[in-house]
Amino acid sequence: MAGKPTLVSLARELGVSRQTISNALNAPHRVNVRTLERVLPAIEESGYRPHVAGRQLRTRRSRNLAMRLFASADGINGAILDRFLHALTEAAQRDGYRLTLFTAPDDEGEVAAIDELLSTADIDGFVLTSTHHDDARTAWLLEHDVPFVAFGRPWSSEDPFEAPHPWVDVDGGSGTSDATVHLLERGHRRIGFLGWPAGSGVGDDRRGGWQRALDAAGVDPATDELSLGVEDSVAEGARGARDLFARGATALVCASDSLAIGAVAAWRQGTPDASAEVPVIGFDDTPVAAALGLSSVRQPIEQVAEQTVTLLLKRFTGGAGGTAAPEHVLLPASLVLRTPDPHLLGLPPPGPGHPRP
Amino acid sequence: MAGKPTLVSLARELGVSRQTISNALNAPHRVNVRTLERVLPAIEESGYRPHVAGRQLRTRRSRNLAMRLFASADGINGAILDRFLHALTEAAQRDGYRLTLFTAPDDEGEVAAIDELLSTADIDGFVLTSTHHDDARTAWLLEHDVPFVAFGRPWSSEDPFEAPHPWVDVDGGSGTSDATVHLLERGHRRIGFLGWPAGSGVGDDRRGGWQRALDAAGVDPATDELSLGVEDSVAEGARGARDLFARGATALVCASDSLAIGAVAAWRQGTPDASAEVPVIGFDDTPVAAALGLSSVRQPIEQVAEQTVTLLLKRFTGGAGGTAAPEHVLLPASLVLRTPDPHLLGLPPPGPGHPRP
DNA sequence: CTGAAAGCGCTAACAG
DNA sequence: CTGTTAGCGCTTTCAG
Repeated sequence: MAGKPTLVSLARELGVSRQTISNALNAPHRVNVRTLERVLPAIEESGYRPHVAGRQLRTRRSRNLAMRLFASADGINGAILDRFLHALTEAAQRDGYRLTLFTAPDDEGEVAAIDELLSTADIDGFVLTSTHHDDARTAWLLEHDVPFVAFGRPWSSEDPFEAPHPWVDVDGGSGTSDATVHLLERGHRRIGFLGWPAGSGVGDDRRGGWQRALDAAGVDPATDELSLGVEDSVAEGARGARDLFARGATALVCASDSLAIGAVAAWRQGTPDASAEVPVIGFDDTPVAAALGLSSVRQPIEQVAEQTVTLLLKRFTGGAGGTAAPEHVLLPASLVLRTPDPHLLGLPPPGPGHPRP
Repeated sequence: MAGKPTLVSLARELGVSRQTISNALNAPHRVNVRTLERVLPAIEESGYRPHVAGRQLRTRRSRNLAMRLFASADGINGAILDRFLHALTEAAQRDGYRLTLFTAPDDEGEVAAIDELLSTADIDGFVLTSTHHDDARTAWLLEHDVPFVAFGRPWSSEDPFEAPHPWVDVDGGSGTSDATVHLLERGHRRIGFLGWPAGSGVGDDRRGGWQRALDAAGVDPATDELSLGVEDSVAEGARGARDLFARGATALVCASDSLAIGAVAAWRQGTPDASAEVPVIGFDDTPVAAALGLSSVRQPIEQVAEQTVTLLLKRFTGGAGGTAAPEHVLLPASLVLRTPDPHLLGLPPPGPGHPRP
């Protein structure tokens, strides 16, 4: 019990070769069952744990995944990366992997960081987030045959399901479609979409769902008139929503909770009836939405994280050169309906009044 | 240029011993200046990067820090850990360290995880977050002589500045004190405090600041009457605030933005005048507060992260057995004043009205 | 100030 | 099925 047991010390103690111990742990099928039965409990009891550096030096694998941590942007929508990170850490840990974080100022910096991590730290695989059109990162990673899984489709691909690398994503379009259908069922016909400027894969996807739902219902989306792309902020959301309401929209589907919060404010401004249903649906189901009672489309982030790790591990075992076909997972979003407390985001009925200073 | 250069291959190429290269990188002062001038650029150019596993195996140090990632709680206040994580990763990276994440169900699990990381992965130091009364983690870490820095004071210590381990924290009490002084200057006299149940170090600290400011101004805090502890949620905040307003409070200092958002709603309920100043101040300056125009106390999280890394590195170099006195850093919080857009969190002037479906 | 030798803990390859 | 041998890349120790 003196100090950390190591392979040799343990082997000596048990009267077997160090190799047998290594095998018992890494390739049990190669060891005599009787030996195994004797050795495994002893290993357990001794508290022996293989040292990663030795293993890594030999195998060139670190049992480490890595991911770039983006600055949490506006933080409202950034909250989703928080959930992802936690779920990812947990999923990796379950499979005996650890998660290493790094930062980079831009995609180029990310590639440089990955390059360094690969050659110095034997990181086994990378998780890419915030994929976008013409993403230079995926090209580099593919070219260098680096195992990775993207959270986000390759937006520039003709057919993402034919993409040469594995990815996991959430079907945002189905989410906005569900949201639109819900508003249709509530009797709305002039339903607007408040999103971001065209060109972002994620944003266009979400707008597409809205449009499809209206088309399917035989309602003219009036795409040019009732859809607007603005910067992702509460203030811009309010401004844009006022615009859309002025054009006759009676309800709005939004590409983010930030926009939706602004939209609710704009709507309240024109509809001071506190008991009226709020015809605005956000996206991401951030904590803010929950706090304010805003309906929102929820991404199954925990599942995304699990699938990401699963695909990554599959890549490790499934042939060195990526011979196995890459897998692509598109998960459905779900609509979370809420009834806002009228006092939280809007106009309350005149009350007794509070004392003033 | 074939494959990754290694110490030997590089040394052969440059006609020096591998040792000279190692020295040039790790102990430049031990190498002849002329040799250095010749060798360093060549190293640079070759793209050689020392491999961590080899170094780690030899030195028993991994240049890795680790931190437990908590589930992001309610996510509103959890947003602050997001900022911390990013800043920490960046600070560590600047000093050549990487950050490894892990999860644990509770403090006991965290200790077990740390124990394993220490013996298998040579993690050089740990960051503890969410410290609380009678924190068993610090005791264990001290006992095992593990380098760590806590984000958060040891709340059970008589005098935290005499604590046997380094910590970095934010002076929340000074923040709530500033907030209270601000409200006093606006003419309020019956200023309430809406916080959490007594017993949490952080919460009690924030309440203390409020009380001190009122004492200093010669105003009776009416502690029992105008201070309330509730669960940290928007709904509970609204309920608690209604209670405090009913007891005659004209303004509120809150222990979190969640509570403050609820409080604003409650206040609007009794004061439908949109032009009235909102006499509620939150804590943490979360993205939600910014989005809604809520005044809030801001923690200098980026500085906390930097100091945390600094103290940790100091611990590595400053004598093995912790001979140097541990350092304690208390950073001031700052008050962020905002004028809320009345349409965002409250009652707008009756407008033209929007079309209905 | 520079070079040679040794070995950290582990597993892949091969011989018994 | 088991044991021996070798070596991953690095730094520390010790001799020149």
